[in-house]
Amino acid sequence: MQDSGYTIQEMAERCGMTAHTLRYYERVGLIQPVSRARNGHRRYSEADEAWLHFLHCMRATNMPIRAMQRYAELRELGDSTSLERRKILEDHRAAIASQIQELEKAHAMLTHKIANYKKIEQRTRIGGPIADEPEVDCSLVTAG
Amino acid sequence: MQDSGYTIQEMAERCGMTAHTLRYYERVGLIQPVSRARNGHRRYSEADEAWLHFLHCMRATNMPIRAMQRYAELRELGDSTSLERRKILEDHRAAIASQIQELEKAHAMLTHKIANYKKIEQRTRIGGPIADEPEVDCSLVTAG
DNA sequence: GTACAACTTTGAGCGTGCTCAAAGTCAAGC
DNA sequence: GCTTGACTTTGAGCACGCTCAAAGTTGTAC
Repeated sequence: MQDSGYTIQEMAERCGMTAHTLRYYERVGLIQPVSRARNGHRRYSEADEAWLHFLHCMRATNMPIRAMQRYAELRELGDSTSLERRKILEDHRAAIASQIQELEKAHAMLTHKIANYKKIEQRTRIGGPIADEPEVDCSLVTAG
Repeated sequence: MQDSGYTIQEMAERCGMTAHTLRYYERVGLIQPVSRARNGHRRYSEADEAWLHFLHCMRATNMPIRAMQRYAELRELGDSTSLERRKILEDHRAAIASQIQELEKAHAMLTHKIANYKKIEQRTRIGGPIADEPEVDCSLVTAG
């Protein structure tokens, strides 16, 4: 057979998704109907792979399926939709930036809190607090 | 009345959650049964607030409810659980770090892709590609 | 005393994003 | 010819984290 291209399993592995998810994405229009081998099995092209990688990257950063659907739709409509597509990407980039901010705040807080736990464990091992070391006590850090 | 403390609505606003969520968290054991006014309404303390803020922060960074439940449980058990609690926090901090990584990768990719869109839009306005400017073409960037 | 608002409870329902079950087709190997 | 295994389809089911509906109580304002 010619029937060239990746099988659904191969593509699933390459993109870090399951075959289930690939079929689901096709079903909801995130990817155009994939070409078929003569036996009816899907065969994915390199172009499909690039697009699926992109989708995966967007999902991994919490873009809703809805937004991805809209983007995919515009992409099918061609060059005239470029501005709207760019806006979607810019919005998502902004969303990512604010996620990063939130995560970094939490990361810093946890670092403090973990240090505080270590201090407590130290104290417990030695027996009782050390006079000259002030308690770490910034709200969240000591909330549990 | 004495019945001092924050009402559920007040606490919801302070913590950026809904009253629904506060009741839900209590129901699933993320917070110990909250004290009540004489009319049976919940009254939240400052300590509750600190703890709820902490929970909110963990949720906002995608800690599963399960993990939060485990942490809350250990917290109730007292100092002897300090090591396990710290481990939970360290694991979550690691999870946060890897989320940040993923997000930053996507952010950079989007920045490239957006720049590419701008270039295309430019070209479209002027009419045709400019000879001396190489196409940006790094897989994901041009995948749609 | 009656309207109204803010709470209470229990249990059900929902949106998202998969994930799987069932039944069937097809091609290769023994 | 029959088994095996990878695929196919459709529609249902699931895990998570809320979110809401219904029915009831309480306290304040008029």
